[in-house]
Amino acid sequence: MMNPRSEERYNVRETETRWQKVWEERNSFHAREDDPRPKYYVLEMFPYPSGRIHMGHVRNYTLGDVVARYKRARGYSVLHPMGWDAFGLPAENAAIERGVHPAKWTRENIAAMRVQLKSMGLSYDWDREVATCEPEYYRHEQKMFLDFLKAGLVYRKESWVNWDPVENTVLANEQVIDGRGWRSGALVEKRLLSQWFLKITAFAEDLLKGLEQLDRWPDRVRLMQENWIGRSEGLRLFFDIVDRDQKIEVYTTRPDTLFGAAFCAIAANHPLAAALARDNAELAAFIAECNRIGTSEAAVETVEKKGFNTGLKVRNPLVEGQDLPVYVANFVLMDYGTGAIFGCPAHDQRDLDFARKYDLPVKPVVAQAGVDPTTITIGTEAYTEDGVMINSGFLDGLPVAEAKARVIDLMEERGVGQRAVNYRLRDWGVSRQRYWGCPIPVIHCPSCGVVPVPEDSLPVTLPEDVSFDKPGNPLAHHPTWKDVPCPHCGAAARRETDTFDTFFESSWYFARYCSPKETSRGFLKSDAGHWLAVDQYIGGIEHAVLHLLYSRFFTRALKTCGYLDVEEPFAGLLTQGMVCHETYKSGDGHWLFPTEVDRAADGSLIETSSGKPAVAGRSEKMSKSKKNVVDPAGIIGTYGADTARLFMLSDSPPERDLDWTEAGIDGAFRYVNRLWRLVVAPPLPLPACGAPKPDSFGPGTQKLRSLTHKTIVQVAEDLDRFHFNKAVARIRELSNALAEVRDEEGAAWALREGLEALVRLAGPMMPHLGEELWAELGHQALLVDSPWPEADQSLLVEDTVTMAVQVNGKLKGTVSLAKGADNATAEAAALALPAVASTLSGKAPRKVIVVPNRIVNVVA
RNA sequence: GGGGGCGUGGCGAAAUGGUAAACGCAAGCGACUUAAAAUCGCUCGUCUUCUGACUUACGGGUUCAAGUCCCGUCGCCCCCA
Repeated sequence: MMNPRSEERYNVRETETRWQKVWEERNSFHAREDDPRPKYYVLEMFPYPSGRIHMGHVRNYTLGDVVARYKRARGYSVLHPMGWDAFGLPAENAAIERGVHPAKWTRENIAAMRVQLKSMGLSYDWDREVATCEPEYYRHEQKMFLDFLKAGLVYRKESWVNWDPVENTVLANEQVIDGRGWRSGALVEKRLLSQWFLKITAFAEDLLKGLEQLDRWPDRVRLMQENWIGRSEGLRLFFDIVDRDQKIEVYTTRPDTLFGAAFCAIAANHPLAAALARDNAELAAFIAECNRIGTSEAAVETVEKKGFNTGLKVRNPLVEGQDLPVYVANFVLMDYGTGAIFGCPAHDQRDLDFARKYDLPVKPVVAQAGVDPTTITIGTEAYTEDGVMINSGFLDGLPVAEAKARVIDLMEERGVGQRAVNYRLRDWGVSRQRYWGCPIPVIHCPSCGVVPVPEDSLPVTLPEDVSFDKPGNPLAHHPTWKDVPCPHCGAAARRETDTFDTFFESSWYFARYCSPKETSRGFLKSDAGHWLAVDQYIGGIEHAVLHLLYSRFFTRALKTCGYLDVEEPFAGLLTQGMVCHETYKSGDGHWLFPTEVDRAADGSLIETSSGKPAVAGRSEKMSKSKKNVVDPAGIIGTYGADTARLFMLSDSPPERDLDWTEAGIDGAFRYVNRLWRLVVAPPLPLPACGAPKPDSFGPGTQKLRSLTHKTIVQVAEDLDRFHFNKAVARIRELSNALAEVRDEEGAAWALREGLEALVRLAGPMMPHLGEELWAELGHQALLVDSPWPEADQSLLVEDTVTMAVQVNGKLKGTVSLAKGADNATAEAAALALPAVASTLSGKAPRKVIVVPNRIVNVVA
């Protein structure tokens, strides 16, 4: 019999907007602090308001939304907020290029993106929306900064920066490409500038230790942070300068190699180098040359290693009578350790390269155990492995680790050195010579120095009337903004014109969401106490170090200042992979959008506009420059949000890269429609909603019910572990089985039972379709207000099991046995298999291994 | 250069040391249709004498049993340089 509705089509657009309206009207996703249920805070990294969402956002927010809706169904009081990381350079670029004010540009972008996000049907509590560029937000971080200042967590320091002489601004390391400004193309210089720093190094040890507790973070992110912090143990020691009453302090992690030392090297910015350069023009020129290299470690590392012999000598504190030459070297960094090193060429590649270049002695002092020291020669490769000491007097024969300890002890005894822990981590420079950022709330007074802006004068707001027609910082150009009286003495003073690094705003926004409307402070301690830590944070791996480390630091700093009681902001972290797409190029080599390419009848690619052949390149991260982008708005418009969401979840695990394909989205769309038809036009007429359960079921129906209940359990397990692709597979399996239902005793009831479970399991992934079908099944309550289905435990247990039978580990067949059958029964059944008997060819098995309910392995 | 990860059908992928390839995509055949789309059914790792044999980058090892653990080689990716 033909179901009368089987010819109908699912109206995606109408359905999705209708349910979005219902959720909004009912305020379905409003989070409340007085909700007695256990809290669950799920957060996706907030976007920069570029104006349009991209597929990376779609993936990120889909993952978060599934978690939020699933946890809601599991009975949690869920906080799921969204906002805007709204300060940053693109707004200023827009101002320069198009003459639109950054504030206007940003606010318009936010409005446009909010509409796009809402079309995805995301379960956000929009009442908690924040935009970091608004004074209502950034005023609080000005207060935090002043509190950090009081707590001694902020200081001002002259620091070397990458300076773009055309743009008149500081560049971040990643904005320096091949030694040139990324936008101006000008050669970048190093400049000494007064900058504000946050003392993240004060928490270096704690940030490192804290990683151990973050057991719901990916290992690789923890490892990356560990490497970034870069803790090392070593020795700080003094080298006396010959014929001068001066010493050089050196930090080393290899005190064991002192007997092999060949030289000392100091950084170009070392005070001693500067002093020597005063009456040495050649050295001054060399230092200037060093300063032209960028400030990043990578830049320093790739440059050719060069040194300048100062003519000074230092005494080796361990080797009586040995003097070492002192170089100024371009590879020694002033802000790592003490800005001075000693070089042992035999056991450090960089030192070896340097020694070969300047013809310095190379003496091996470590060798593999058991190797005759006299046979060792060092060529062009340093020996950096572990070993035992040689050519090192009293250290000879000791393993490296022991030698290190002995030397450190000795230096401490003699008072010329001490054991020291060093970190690669640098303090966080937060000053930016930019307009579109949070003003740093201090005033520079000629007589009082740096004076904090009094708290009752906060916020320091950005002036609206600025011009972007000349290079440099518009705040510094502004005719009047910076002129203020000193809060102390009343004399004419000047505002700080630098603004904060935009990582400042994103370091505490997760706390702001807890009290988004609070005006007296950034957030209430009680609200933060209720919601924090974030139970599940979801975002891109590209933030593995900076944003996540800054937030961890900021949380500790806020705790120090009494703002909150947690140390770790994010208890769980999921880092999603990139969304990739094939790339296309035209015959003459320029990139083509996927929409500009067609497939010809023979399957080859052609450029739609010209009909000329095009070539496909490998799949890469979607990027505007390679044009391999697909606009989510178009996809949602044609296929609907549920289809886009399903595709994001179904093919790849979340942490892996996902390939966007036309076929993939088509497949997801087909399933959305299939599921709709399965409920709207079911294969059997359904009993009424809430109809009583029949007393007995036919055998096929028993199996179907069993599958339904197993799927409930499995999908929950999969979602708990973020195995969304597996959850989708289970759901599809169940719908396949339900579509094949046979009419027999209790079948129609079991079909309804299965469909109701199916709709509820699919709800977090395809929420609009879920609501529609839930209503279609006759339910009055919304699906978002309905609990996760409960599995009937009695239907989960199997009474028979299929056991694999192997001979010598090779599969020969299977046997079906009662669950829990004893080993002797299983063995007998296995040996009775013809395939087993023939493989044994009459001989008795040497051994039989039985794993109950799983496998029998016969060893022949 | 250092650290980490990965390598399974034509493709995306599943698989607490215990029946490799679940689920899907693509492809092929068929049904329905005037036709196409949609939909539905069947086939779908390789070889094969149709009974099996082989198969998780490559080479070794541990184990009754290895995609999974260990060692080496090759290739790709990421992070730090």
